[in-house]
Amino acid sequence: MAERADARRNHDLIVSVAAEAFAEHGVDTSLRDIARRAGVGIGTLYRHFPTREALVEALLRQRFDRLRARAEELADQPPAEALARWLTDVATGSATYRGLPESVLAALRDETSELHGSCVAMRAAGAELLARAQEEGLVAAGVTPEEVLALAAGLAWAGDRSGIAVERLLALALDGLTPRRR
Amino acid sequence: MAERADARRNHDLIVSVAAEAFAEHGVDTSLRDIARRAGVGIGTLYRHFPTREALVEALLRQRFDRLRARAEELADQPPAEALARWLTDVATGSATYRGLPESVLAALRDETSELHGSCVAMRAAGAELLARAQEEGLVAAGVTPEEVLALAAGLAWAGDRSGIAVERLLALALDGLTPRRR
DNA sequence: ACCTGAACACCGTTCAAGT
DNA sequence: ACCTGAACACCGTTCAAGT
Repeated sequence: MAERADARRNHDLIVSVAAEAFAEHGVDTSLRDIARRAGVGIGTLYRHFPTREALVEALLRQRFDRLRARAEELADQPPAEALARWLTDVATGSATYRGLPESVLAALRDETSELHGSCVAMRAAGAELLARAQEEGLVAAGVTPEEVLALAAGLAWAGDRSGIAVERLLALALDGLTPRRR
Repeated sequence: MAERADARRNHDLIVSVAAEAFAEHGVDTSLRDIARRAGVGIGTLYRHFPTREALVEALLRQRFDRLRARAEELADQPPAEALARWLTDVATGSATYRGLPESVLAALRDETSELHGSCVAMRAAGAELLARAQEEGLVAAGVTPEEVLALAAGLAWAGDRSGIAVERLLALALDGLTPRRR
């Protein structure tokens, strides 16, 4: 573990340029372009981040940590509202980078992904809120944390693509489009 | 309008190869590869289908027509069930080619798209079912056909990405994840 | 009227050569 | 220990040259 000063500088430079580029053009922006904008050789980018996912991960770890913390903050609110609010945060947060919902779902399934750990931690935090809501009979017993996250990710994706507010689509799914009276 | 025999043959060849290729690798398969597998110059592919969307459209028009017909068949069933079944058909149909939900939402917004016409027609058919359900108070009044399609497309997308059955995600959204008692 | 493939401007990724 | 950029194998798209 050497920590040479120029290496550290390049690392941080790449991350901050990538943050801009992803926000502008989505998570599939050209890596070559990021290297160019950072004034760094393409090989240097690959040395610091061997895969695109590694770069995404560097930008997302703190975001996921915040969502985990958010779940804990919501723990003292009524279970159904807490779950609804948290899912809204997840979905709207997924909309910051175009292509992000896809990264989340992919990382959740792929144990070798650099994002896997952060995603699993986030899911665990959400699972707590889900379990509480289920204990009180507010959400059907069979629903899994995976299903809930897939729902939020799918609606984040659809919101981005359709121009309809993510919050609106999520509200429809939470209330039910054609709910049976009970 | 000439209709030379070789041109017609090439057209059909490209379409049938594209159907296979899209089913295998999704809607973003290399066009070059399709031309290669069809034994045709890349220029010939571009001559027949000036954009990738034009090629997708050739494959999707009949599918959309079938979905429109399906909506009419369902018209004699109870409104809520009819809508639910139709949305399931839309969502599962969107799963045949990876990347298709994206094409549908894009084409719906882009009036210059070759797919626009077929998408609008399909939406209109769905809008009828939606309106009937709303007249009977089974679906909230403010819900639009666009929102309903975005929901179905988003869950088709999420099902593909998460490995969770589309039908399951859609059922959750139709019943409501955290429905208020009414 | 239609077909062909070279040509151009881009990618992602690797790796020998440099400091 | 790290950086660099040429090199390779691919794209999408256009267009002059052929039949």
